[in-house]
Amino acid sequence: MTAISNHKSGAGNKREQILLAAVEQFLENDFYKVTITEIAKQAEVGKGTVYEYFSSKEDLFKESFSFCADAYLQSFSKHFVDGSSVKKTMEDIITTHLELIKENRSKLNLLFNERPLNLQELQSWVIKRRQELLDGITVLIKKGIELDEIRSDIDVEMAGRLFLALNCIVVGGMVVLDDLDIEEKHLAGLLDLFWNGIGNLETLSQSKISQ
Amino acid sequence: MTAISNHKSGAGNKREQILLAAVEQFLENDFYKVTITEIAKQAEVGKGTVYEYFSSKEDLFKESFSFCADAYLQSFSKHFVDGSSVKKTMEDIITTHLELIKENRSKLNLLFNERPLNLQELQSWVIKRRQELLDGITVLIKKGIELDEIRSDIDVEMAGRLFLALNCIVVGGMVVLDDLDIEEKHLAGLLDLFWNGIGNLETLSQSKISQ
Amino acid sequence: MTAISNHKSGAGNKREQILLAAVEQFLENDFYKVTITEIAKQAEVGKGTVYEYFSSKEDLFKESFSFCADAYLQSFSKHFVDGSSVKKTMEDIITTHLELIKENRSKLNLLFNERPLNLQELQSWVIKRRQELLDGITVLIKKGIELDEIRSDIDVEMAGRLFLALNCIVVGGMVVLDDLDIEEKHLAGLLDLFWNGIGNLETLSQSKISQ
Amino acid sequence: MTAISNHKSGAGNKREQILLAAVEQFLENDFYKVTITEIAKQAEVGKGTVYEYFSSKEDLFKESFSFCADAYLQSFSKHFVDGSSVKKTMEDIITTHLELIKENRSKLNLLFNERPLNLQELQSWVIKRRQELLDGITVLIKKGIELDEIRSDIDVEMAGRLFLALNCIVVGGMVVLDDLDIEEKHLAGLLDLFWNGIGNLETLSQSKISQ
DNA sequence: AATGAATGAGTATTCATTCAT
DNA sequence: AATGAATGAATACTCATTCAT
Repeated sequence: MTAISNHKSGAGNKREQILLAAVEQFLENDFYKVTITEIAKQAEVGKGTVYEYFSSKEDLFKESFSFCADAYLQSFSKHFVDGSSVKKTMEDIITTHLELIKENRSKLNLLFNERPLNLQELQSWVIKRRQELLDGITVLIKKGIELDEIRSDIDVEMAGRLFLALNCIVVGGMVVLDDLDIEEKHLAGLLDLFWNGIGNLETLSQSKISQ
Repeated sequence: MTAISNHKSGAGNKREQILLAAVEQFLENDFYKVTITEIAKQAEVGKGTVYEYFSSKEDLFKESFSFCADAYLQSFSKHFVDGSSVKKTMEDIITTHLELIKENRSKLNLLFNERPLNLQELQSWVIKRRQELLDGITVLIKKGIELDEIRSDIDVEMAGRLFLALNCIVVGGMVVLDDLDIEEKHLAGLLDLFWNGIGNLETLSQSKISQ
Repeated sequence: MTAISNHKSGAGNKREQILLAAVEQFLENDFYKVTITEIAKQAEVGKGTVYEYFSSKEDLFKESFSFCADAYLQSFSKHFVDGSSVKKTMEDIITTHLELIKENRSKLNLLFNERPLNLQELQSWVIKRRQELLDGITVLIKKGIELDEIRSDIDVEMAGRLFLALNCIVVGGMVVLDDLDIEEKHLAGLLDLFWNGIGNLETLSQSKISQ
Repeated sequence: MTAISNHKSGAGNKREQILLAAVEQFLENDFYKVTITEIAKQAEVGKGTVYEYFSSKEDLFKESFSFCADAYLQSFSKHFVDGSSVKKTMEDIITTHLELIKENRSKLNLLFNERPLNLQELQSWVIKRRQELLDGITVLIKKGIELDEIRSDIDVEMAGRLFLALNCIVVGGMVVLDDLDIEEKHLAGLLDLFWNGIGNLETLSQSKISQ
């Protein structure tokens, strides 16, 4: 490897170093608490170097978010492959969630819980990326309906959102509270609720009628 | 009204002006983006006046949060009264939610979506207040179980969280996305999902077995 | 006493209350640390009332300083009366100093150690008042010379200053350090030094020649 | 000088510019009156640059104080060298004082006259540094006693303080007043007083007896 | 005369970003 | 390409002073 290509791969390295450092920071603290100086220090590069690869702090945030979103969507998509049931797929997704969290403190937190900063354009950009997640879920649910696994009379949009909310609950127990150390048994319970609802089966028929 | 009481209510007015301005600001922007200067300007008082009534920005945030929490819990508690079914109560709660949102741009957003700031004490304070919400729901769910409206084999904690997540979805459609203009029909769909689950009744028995 | 005269004497009281509170505050903290709010609170009057009697914080400082200076000069002048020796007078002055300090935490600290604030006019005013102290001492020293108690070949101005410096040393041990708990034995030693000098008597003649 | 060393000295320059500006400011005004903005302006650097080199205003004050203290102690220590008499040494010290003052508006003022701010830690820090000065003097006086130049029955601590007070008097004539333009003849007079005391030789013996 | 609610000028400090080397 | 010294805009908070009552 020549000095130049070495240099280039070094450059590639730098970008990655910075991005990984940024991701780590944005996962711990919110946008305003994170400083470029700290990211540079952790990435072991100069402060100016950060701007060599990212045009602004906002840009760096976006890229960090994307990095997490891609990682998530990827692990998400692998559950689509075979002919397994939709319920199983959802179970897998949510389980993978929990595993991701436990493994590497979860890149997911950023995806779901960072309040869309209203830095103008940044906000809508975050929402757009999140919509991608929702779209993926919607496809899955529609497939479930086709396969008769899922009731055909549901509000697909809402079901998708509810599923994402499920994941939010898993991710650090946030949404409303914080830090719930979600255990496996809770996971199963949550999915059961999502799948079967909260209602008592015996009184179900009446309920449906009353609606 | 006498001059004195007039004076008093005038003083109360300033405090209220500031608080309402703060609530409005904190609903739009996150903690760091909100400035005392802007709050003062919107409240049409001097910057110093803000500190006459609130000891710090954090304090003002807390009070804003409490203001919303109280408003919410109040409208929430009124649904507990009579002997109506739990399902109906939940329906009412979620409907009230939507109404609150539509009426006054929702004080609720703050309650559910402000990411607990990592300002040490403030963070745990927010979480504590949120726990109050969850406790209220848990009580409701337990009552539902007693009345045989709700299945007795569910994870109560998770069910409570899921219900709050439901509300989050309603509140501005946030949680994951943003700004969904939730309509009434969506509401009914969401509650239906919560109550009856997503699963197809016909395949339900098998699912339960497979679990 | 009528209600009116009562009111008037009440007003006089107010002024005094404020002044005494101010003196106490200025003795503890320096000019910038002292707040009108605190003075008003301690004087048990409204904030606005302070401005009824004193035109500004500077003015209040001046009056506080004057109050202390007058008290000091008065206790100082009482030592001039009889035909006692100048040395005895100085001893008395310095002893009185110490007593004043011990009694009421000394109004003297303010007189000697408050760095003349360079609030323009205030500065020169403080210096002027201090000059009065020096003038008093100078008179005393000249009297000592007349009475042959004090050498006639000394620099009177400097001797006066040195004597005031002595008192500074006593006042809280300040000047250079802080908080020396000056005891009586130190006092005697200090005066001895002032009166007899540091030089060894045996070598004194040579020293004088070498000069 | 290479580009690099040039750069380094350039960097050093900024720090020095700021420090010198700070010293100048702190000599004129007390801690609270001095503003970072003004220091930056005078040093011809940006406000942020000040914080590049000094962590806080307090830190900058400390460094300014230390700068003066070091300069003083250095010029002070050079008088200790040879076997010259203690009296001569003291004469030199006080003369050097005066020269320092005349030369560069005296960094000494800060050392002796800045009232120890009651900023908690800063206060005790200033006192500690001042104690160093006193210790130096005490050593000198003890040496004088050994050499029989100084009376062995004096209060060494007080003598040290008195000598420092002497210097205070010289430094801008402060202690009590301000701005005395001390001339050389005054200097000699002051030292004479310190060495020989104020007392009349003829009445000295009686005085000693009466004590 | 007495009050204290209201005010805004003033200040230390942080941090994203730039640019000369 | 890589750096980090330099910068200044931005912000929470304090407090002397005013003025309507």
